[in-house]
Amino acid sequence: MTNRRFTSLENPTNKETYKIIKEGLRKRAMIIIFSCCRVHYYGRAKSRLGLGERLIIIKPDGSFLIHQDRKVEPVNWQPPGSKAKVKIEDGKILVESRRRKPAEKLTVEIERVHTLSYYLVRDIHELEVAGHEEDMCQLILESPNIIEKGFRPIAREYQTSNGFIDILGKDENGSLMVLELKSRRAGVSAVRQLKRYLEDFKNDKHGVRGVLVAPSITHDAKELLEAEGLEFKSLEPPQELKKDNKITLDDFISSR
Amino acid sequence: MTNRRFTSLENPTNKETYKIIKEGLRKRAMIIIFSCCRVHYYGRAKSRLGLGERLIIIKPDGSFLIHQDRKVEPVNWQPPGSKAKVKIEDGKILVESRRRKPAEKLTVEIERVHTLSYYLVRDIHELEVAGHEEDMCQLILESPNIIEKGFRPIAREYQTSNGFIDILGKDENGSLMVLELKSRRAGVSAVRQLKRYLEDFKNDKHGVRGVLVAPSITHDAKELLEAEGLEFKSLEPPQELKKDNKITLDDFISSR
DNA sequence: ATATCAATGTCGGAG
DNA sequence: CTCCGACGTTGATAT
Repeated sequence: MTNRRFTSLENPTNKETYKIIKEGLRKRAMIIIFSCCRVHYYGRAKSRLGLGERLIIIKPDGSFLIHQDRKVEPVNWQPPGSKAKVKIEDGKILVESRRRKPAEKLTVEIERVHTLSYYLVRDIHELEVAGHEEDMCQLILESPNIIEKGFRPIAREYQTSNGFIDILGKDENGSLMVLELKSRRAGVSAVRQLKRYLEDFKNDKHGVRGVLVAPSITHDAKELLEAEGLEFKSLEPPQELKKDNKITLDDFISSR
Repeated sequence: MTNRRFTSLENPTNKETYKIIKEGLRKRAMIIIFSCCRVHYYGRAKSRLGLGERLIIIKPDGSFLIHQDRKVEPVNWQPPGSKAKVKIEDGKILVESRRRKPAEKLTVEIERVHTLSYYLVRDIHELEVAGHEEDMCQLILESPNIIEKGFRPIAREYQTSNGFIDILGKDENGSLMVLELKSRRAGVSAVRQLKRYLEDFKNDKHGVRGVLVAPSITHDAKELLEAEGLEFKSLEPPQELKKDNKITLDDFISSR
């Protein structure tokens, strides 16, 4: 069946398959193929996938996905900007996708097509999402007292020799506080990260407090944290979708 | 059209859509819907996606994907093990997917279906892939001399207070060598990682060498590496697909 | 283009 | 089940 917005075929011949894929690529359509195929990849790694039925998706932006009947991740893929081509070789349909840098090539050897279609997609909306580390950061800058009474932020993304501190501030006694934020349960790696940031402040005369801020913490992480004399503050990332005007650090005096 | 392996419809009515999705879910088929829809998610985060045309995939293992016409990643999804349901509410098709722990819910409000199909998928093959850190490790254990003449591995995944060392060994003079492997271009974070592992060996009498093993290294990482007196050894991850019997460390004497 | 960091990361393996 | 680290991570942002 064919209309203005999409074209769809069942059990097409090789000739039809070739024609429709070619047409879909030329129109920069979203192409969907359900077929029995083999897949080969060579580039950053190398992979091979034997014969089986999979869903193939070629998007207008060059993204190329091959999905098996399990898992969220595609079994093979190419990123946006890749160039797809279709060929017939020895009476078999080959679909290839290449990327230049790094050089990568994905080849799908199609044995038999079950359904084939392409769509001229109308979709202008972007996802609006809340509940990230960034949202926690905003929340703390808006309401520093949720960390503790008297906490004052000084800097955000403060650079150290071991990376960027999420939030640097002072407690009510004037001691420096280094906050490391995680939007989900924090593990030992988060504690190690915090520990590294503190190395730059080892000689600070007023003393420095390291605080891991996350909704929860693993047992091992808690142990390491306490062994290192660091602190944990439980905080859930806020999940409000309305796009609020962001608070900048201009509101705070960067006085360190 | 309907046959034993798949069912496919174009521009179905709500009633047909409901029936086919229900049937596909019951048969644990892979369901593919191209439709104009809205999407809501609530769980580890919260998100909203306005009206637009997207590809919806429901897999037999419970994975649920919504793909826009761009990017490799789905715009919304649910992991394997989630439970999908279809409803009609106020004359509109709703498809929901829930997960228990953590509690997550994805809701798709379908405005209009363009194509709808489900497949009973036959696919037994797993991906065979080569070119990982693991393959480099195997290669080095098989042929230690590629690191340097006289290099002898002692332990793999050797535990320190700062995490696991990829390979620990000795050079021909008996000095300890700590190898940190990366299957791609190494950055400063890799150097910092190596640096941390060495802390446990600061007092070793024979001296310890830290070696970063990777196909290449970033400029900043090279500088930091040299400033710390560490070394770089260029090594490409092998990309051989044949499943070779793995070498275990039983072949080496753990004598440290 | 390169480097760095977060993610509803996902996934696999070990305890 | 939880915890931990790798990934052809991807995607976004700053340099």
